[in-house]
Formats: sequence, structure tokens, C-alpha cells
Amino acid sequence: MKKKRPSLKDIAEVLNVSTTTVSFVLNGKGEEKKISKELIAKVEAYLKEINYKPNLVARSLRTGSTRVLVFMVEDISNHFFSKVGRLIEDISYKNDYRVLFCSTENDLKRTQDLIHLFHERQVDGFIIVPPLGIEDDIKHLMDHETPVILFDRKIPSLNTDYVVINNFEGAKTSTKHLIDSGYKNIAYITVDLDQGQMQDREAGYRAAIEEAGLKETTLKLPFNTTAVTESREKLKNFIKEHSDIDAIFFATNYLSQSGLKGIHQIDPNLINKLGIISFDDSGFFEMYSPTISAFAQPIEEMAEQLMRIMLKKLKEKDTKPEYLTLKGTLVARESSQPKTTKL
Amino acid sequence: MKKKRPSLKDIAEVLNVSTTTVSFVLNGKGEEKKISKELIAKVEAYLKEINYKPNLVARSLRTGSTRVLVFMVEDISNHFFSKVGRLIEDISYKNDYRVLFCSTENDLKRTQDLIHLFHERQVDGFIIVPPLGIEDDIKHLMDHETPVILFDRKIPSLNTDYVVINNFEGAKTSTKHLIDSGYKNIAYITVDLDQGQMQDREAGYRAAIEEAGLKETTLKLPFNTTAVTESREKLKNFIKEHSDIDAIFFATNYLSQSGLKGIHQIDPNLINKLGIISFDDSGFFEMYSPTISAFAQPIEEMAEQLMRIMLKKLKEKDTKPEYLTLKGTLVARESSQPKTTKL
DNA sequence: TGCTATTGCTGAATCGATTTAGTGTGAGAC
DNA sequence: GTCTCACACTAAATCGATTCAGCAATAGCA
Repeated sequence: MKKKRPSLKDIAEVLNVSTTTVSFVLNGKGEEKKISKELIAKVEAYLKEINYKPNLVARSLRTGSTRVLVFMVEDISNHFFSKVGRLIEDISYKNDYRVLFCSTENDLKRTQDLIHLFHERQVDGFIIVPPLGIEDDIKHLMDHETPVILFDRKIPSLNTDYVVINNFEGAKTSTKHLIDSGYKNIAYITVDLDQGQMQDREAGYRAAIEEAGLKETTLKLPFNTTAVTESREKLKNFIKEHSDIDAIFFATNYLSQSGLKGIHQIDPNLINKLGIISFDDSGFFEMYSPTISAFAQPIEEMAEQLMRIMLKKLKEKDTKPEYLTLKGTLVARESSQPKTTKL
Repeated sequence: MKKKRPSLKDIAEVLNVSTTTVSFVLNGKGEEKKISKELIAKVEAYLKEINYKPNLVARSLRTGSTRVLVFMVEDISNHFFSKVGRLIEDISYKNDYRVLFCSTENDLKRTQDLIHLFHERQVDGFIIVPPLGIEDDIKHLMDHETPVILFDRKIPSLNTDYVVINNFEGAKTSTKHLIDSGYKNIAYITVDLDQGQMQDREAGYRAAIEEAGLKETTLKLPFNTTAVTESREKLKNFIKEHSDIDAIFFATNYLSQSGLKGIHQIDPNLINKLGIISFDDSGFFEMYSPTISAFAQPIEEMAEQLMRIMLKKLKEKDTKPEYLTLKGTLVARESSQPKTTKL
């Protein structure tokens, strides 16, 4: 048979006190509210005895706060996002907040659904990697004084807090690294998305190539999680057609991963002839053979800053928005070393 | 300034009807409750006009149901779990349930915290990969008539529904595959956990080795997410000390991934001399060079069965528990092919 | 006409907590 | 002896929905 969970009222009846008293003791406000030491002790003892757990739904309805945050990213299984998410979860836990994770898949409709879903459920704050076109929904949240922090990408038209990295510098540094390693014909492979951060990366690549007086070669693949194989075929054809390429700079880590598979399919030995670097690191890259170089975002710093801002916003309303642009670091591994054997 | 969300009461006042009426219309019970067509239309029009969203916290408090499920696994970033999770999310969405994901890290305390946290928040059902020692907490949920389905592992002492695979058969098939490919000295690398499914896998390996009259070599590494590097050093020493090994069967996909890194560190060419197979597939394996063979669990089928059982349990209480043991399939890739070059 | 049934709606209780506004008692001030 | 005030506690309102029980008006039937 179903056991009913005891409510404050049940407890109050058993102890012959009011629910108010029990609630005060429960929330550690006994002293403050002038409840006698003996009664506090008695109530506490009983709460412990029956291992009382308050109904958080009822509490939330009354207080309007759920102590839940949402971390909404493109794809939570992506190494970069899952690492940041994990760190955020730890910091939240220490501050008595829980975190829910979800993936937008860069899909506007899905993201809108998720935002409304969580807003209806009264979550206390959002950290969002915004897909294109989500402005209005974010504005809607802000109108209701729900803290929102953008992450990984900013939306110029909104004065929300954001934490991003300098994509231009990162891409430029990465490209330069390949140039310095002796590569002369560096291809840039990116996704067909109009988002600011992707444009900045492309501009960074262009800048480095131009400065070095080299030729630029770019391939834009469709962003589409379902047509991965198709994308990879396009990539393979691209590589076969451009046999003069001696290095590739992938604009995201998932492109790299799919790309590595394609390269392996063309010829298992091809990887040892190409210089490779990826924007965004991945656990995968240091396990691959050869190990893959990457431009890594400062994961810990991002998580810390995001949560610092979030906690601040939760405490005091109407704070001035913070705009943070952090720096990443190049992690040079085997794949970007100068090659001894020529293609 | 903060906008207040309209409540049913506000709407009722504006329309000069009772909250009851608005609620009935909102929940599509207008006809059933004999509200006139005109009034239904009027209320619906207004609800749409102001884009009314009910306060789900209040609704949950009243109905006792949140339409939220929890999917609690060892590590949600693991390929196997994240794939199953994604499928479960899709099925849930279609049935108007949301899913929250979280990682237990096989840690008892953490899992207990999470279970209580969600139970207090009144989630409607749990799908759990149970760590050792969690029996009582699961029993506690069942006592409160909260649907619980175990996944990946069963707990013999509890009569909960579960969905697992035949680990013994899987490990035996995998080991046999290596034997059939001509490998004579197959090492088994596993984690130091007393859990049923790991013991079954080990027994499967043993059975295949014995049947073939070969020698068994086993290494047990500590399960500890923080000491990954240390574990890998142990593994590297093990491989160096057992130079007669010609193949390795890894008991989980994360062991394989760490193992591949270790093998690469010992000698970038060593991977081409060893036969490798992993229990559990991973997106990583078909991208690696060489591609890595694996024994894959039937991900779609597991997700479908889990959700079929869950939805059934949500609909009708007191169903007979279902015990499902599914079959996996061997995905033979390059790493388990016979080698032409000898070690 | 008198009776019940149906239609179309509503008032108020309810879920389980938090919190505001008090209430009764006794000690101390004047 | 009255007044004030601190003390120790409580009654009742509240959050925003759902839903039980019931009411007035009309219809149906004998």
C-alpha cells in the first residue's frame, strides 16, 4: 500500500503545536522567531525521527523559487559543453541550487519549447547557448526578471550578461600555428551557420592566411545532425579534389571528429601526412593516434564566471550586465607537428 | 519592471466567469462538463490572446503529478547512456513527459541525494542504473508507488522491473570472435567492481577461453573517475609485463578509450599489432584508426522497452514487474581482424 | 400543477508549505 | 493598580491551480 508522506500539518498535530512553529524550526528560524530552546529541540528531534522531507512543490508555489537552474546548450554530449556543465553543477550544488541540462540542437522551435517549459516550471535562472532567432523569448524571460546569461555566443541586440571567448583571436592563433609549423596550403572547414562566433572564427582564419600571403580554401558543410554521413561524403570529395592541401583547420570539435573519420576512410595513412587542428578541444583528441591539436576554451574559468554572475543576479535584481570575453589556449599535439614525410 | 504572470483568477475576473469554468476549458473538459459552446469559444479565444501559460508548480501541487521522469545513469556523457537517454527523451516528449538526466558516477551517496531530491520534487518516475547499496532507497520509492525501472543492472533482492542485456553471452561471443580471428593470448581488462553485470562479463570471457583451451590473463583496475591517469599507468605496465599478449578485451567502453590512449603512449604502432574488442560501443570507435570492434547493446530496443514499461506503470498502478534480458550484437571492425604482421 | 432531470455554471475546499498579523501571559516600570 | 513590552507562540491568508458538491433555471413528463 502507498505510504503517504507526512505534511507539516500532520507533524503539528502530533506535537500539539502550530504549523507555523514547525515551519520556523524547519527553516532554522527558531531562535530568530523566539521559539523556546526546549520546543525547538523537541520539534527538531521529531523531524529527524521521522526523517521529514518538505514537499518542495508546495514550497516553490509559496516562495516562487525552485532553486533550480537550467543549462541549455547546443549538444550536452559535446565534450566542451558537458565539461562546463559538470563544473557548473558542482558550484551550484555548493550553493544549494540544482542544475538541469538540456540540448537545443541549435533548433529554434525546440529551444523555445524548452525555455517556456522551464519558465512555466518556475526555474530560477537560465544559462543559454542561444540559437539564431531566440531574441524574443530571451527578452520575455528578462521581462519577468528571470536571470539569463548567454554563453558561447552573444546576441548584439540584447543587453544580457554573456560569457564568450575571443573566437577571432583563437582562430587566428590556431591558423598561425599551422603556418609556423610549415604548412602552406591550409583548408578551413566550417558549418553553414550565420552565427557570430562562426563568422569570427572564419575571419580569424582569413586574417592569418592573408598576413602570411597564402591561399585560402574554405568548405562550408550544412549544420544538420541527421545528415552526418552525407556531410562526411562532401568532406571526402573536397579533400580528394584538393590534393594540394597539406593541413586542415576544423572550426568545431564535432566537425573534426567526423572529419577524422572521413580522412581515415579515404586512406588510413592520410592522417599522418596532414596537419590538423581543431577549434574546441575534446577528450577524444588526446586519445587519437596521432593526438590531435586543438584550440581549447578555458573551461574552468568559463564555468566559474558564469556561476559568479548567476549567483550575483539571483541575489540582487537589477544588476548591471557583465560582458566577458575570455581567452583560450592552443594545445599543440602531434597532429600539427611538421611532417617528415611529404604527401 | 517585472511583469506578473496572469493567473486563472485574473482571467476569471476579466471574463466574469468562475475559475472553475476557465480551468475546465483550459484542460479541454469543457464539453464533458457541459459548458456552452459560446462560452468555451470565448474563454479559449482569451486564453490564446494573452498566451496564457498555467503555473505548473501550482498544478503539480494540486494533482501530485509533475509529468517529469528522471533518467539516472552512471555517466550521462558515456556514449551508450547518452544515446539511450536521447531516445527516451523523444518518446517521453511524444507522451507529454519531460526527462531530466543525471549522473550517479556510481557513487552511493550522490545517488541517494539525487533520488531524494527528485522524489521531494515529486517526479513521476525513475529509470535508474543502480549503484551498489541503493536497495533501500529504491524500496522507499516503490513504497510510495513511484514507478522505478532498473536499467543495465538488476538488483536480485528487489522485484522491480528491469531491462538489461545478457552480459555473459555478450562477453563470450566477443571473446570467441577474437579466438576465431586467430588470437591466442587474450587479456581481459575490467574494473574492480562487485556488480553483477561485470561478473557476468568476466564469466563469459572465462567460458570462451576455457572452451578454446587457452590461457586467461586478467587485469582489474580500480573504478575511480579521478585517478584515470594512475589506472592507465597500471594498464601500461601490465601490457609491458605481458609481452606475449596478442589481443585485449576491454570490459567497458571507457576502459577501452583510456586503454587506447595508453597503448598509443607505449608505442604509436602497437595498436596495429594487437587485436582489440570493447564491450559497449562508442561513437569514438568507428572514428579511431584503426576502427575498434565492439559488442554493442541494442540501444533502440532498450529505450523502447524502458519507455513502454514506464508508460504502462504510469497509467496503471500495481502492474506485474517485467524482467527483460535483451541480446546485443557484435560489431566487427578493423581492430579485431587477423593481423598480417606479427608482434 | 407538481415533480424530477438536465443543463450550465459557480463557491469553496484542497494540495503543503510560508508568512503576516496577532493573541495571551507575565514581568517590570511608574 | 494600570500600562507597556517582551516573550512564546498561533490563526489564518496566501501561492495558483484542480475538483467536489451544489445551485438556479429550464425542460420534460405525468
